[in-house]
Amino acid sequence: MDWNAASTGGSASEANTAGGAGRKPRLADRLRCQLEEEIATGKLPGGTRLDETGLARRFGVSRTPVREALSSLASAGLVETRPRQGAIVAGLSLGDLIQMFEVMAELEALCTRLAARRMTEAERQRLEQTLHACFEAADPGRPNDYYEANLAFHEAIYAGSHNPYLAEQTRQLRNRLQPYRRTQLTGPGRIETSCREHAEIVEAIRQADAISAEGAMRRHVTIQADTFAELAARLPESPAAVDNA
Amino acid sequence: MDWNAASTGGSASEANTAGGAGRKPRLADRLRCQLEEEIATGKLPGGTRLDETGLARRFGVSRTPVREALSSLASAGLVETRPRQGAIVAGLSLGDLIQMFEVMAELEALCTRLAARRMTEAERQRLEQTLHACFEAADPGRPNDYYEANLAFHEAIYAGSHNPYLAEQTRQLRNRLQPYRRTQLTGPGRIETSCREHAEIVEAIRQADAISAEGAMRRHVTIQADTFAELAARLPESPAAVDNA
DNA sequence: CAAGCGGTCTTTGTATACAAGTCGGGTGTA
DNA sequence: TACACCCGACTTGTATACAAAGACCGCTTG
Repeated sequence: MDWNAASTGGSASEANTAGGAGRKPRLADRLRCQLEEEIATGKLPGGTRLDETGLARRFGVSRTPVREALSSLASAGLVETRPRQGAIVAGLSLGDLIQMFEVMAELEALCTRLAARRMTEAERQRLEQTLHACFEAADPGRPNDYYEANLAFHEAIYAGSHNPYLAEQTRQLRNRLQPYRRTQLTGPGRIETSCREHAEIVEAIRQADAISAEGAMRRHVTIQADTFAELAARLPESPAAVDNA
Repeated sequence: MDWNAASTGGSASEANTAGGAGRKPRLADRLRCQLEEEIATGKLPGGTRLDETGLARRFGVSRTPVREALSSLASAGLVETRPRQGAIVAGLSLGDLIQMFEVMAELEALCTRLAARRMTEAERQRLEQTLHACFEAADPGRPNDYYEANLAFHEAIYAGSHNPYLAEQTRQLRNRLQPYRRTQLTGPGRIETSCREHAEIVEAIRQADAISAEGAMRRHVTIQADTFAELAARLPESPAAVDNA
């Protein structure tokens, strides 16, 4: 894992905490990254109590950096803290998730619209590359590979929007929703559908048809959200659970 | 000032830090609110160095809560921290601001589109009220009154979107851009124009014409951004300055 | 006179100590 | 037996102490 990367909380201009590569990172940043990952992965499901002393013991540091990490996570909305009552991993209700997916779809759509208008030739080529990679990784047996290829595809579009702030916001939300998206690619034929949708988006971008591209992307993400909602609706549990597998 | 309100960093469901009213807030939260306001107001212009010891002395507390406040502000992107070099108020370049305004316009437009489809009758009436208030406060002599009315108008639309997460994100960005927007209402005839644009938006919502409403709002915000960009372009300074008046 | 260098000095990062509030269990009483 | 109150342990919030890493300044030297 890359300790230096401040995966969330990015500023408008660039990463705010944790300076350039090669620098010795702060303990607090390392802890934040670690906890972030464990929350995103679902290792720490919503509602888990995060005990400062316990975490300090577990990581072999004092409470001070732990507190800073938790504070940072609270600002990002990944954990909720009640004064004098400690922090718990933020459990997103089904309603919360639907709202967030709705915003996600719009942000991605916006990125795509801007990308269709602003992408350079080099960026277009890069996008086509990622599309090919998606098709090549479209093997239901190795969903992780497709997950990576899919990520690269969307990243290429973020870059094409030529709006780093927008890109960072979208990335952050995407990261936050990650544990609730992973399961969807396991659906039968979902990967092939995803690939076709990607191709449709690229085709629209190729023709510089911003409106079509935007619509295609919105549908692409919305379909995922619907798939998720359908999946989640079967679970009676209120705070949407993630699979800890 | 309301110490309990966590004006930024709101979670999906509700405010994350600082529990319900009546509870004794933490020093760190108070400090964060205070610094937030001073940054938003422009009292602390971009690039200002935030010395932990100095702030601790100034507020009469120890460095610990100051550090937490700064950490939280860093997560929100209001300050940048470089390891071992402390925190400075994030100075937004003109490019950063343009990007953020672009996203702002789209978020507001999205709120409006959703509001046009989802507003209840009561919410529509509330919106009309805020519109009237805007017209009544349209006095160039008291720009603050119009500022408040304008805020209420937009808040009414946020509420109408029925997507609290989206509302919170929009609010946060709005807050962040606040110091760069205040100056615009001083332009000649700007308030009247703003009112007319508001009326146009309300009319579209009244007719449940989501597309028109979205477009009207996007134009409304984009015009402000353009006004700002024009204004800022005259200042040769690179890190966009705010008026400390 | 300018550039490189070393020392000091401030400032941040981390650890520890202390205070204050909250939660739970136990006990007493109606 | 059930409820209320009290006490204690544990947790968080805050303050202080210590260590290390840049920054600044003066000195030396080419």
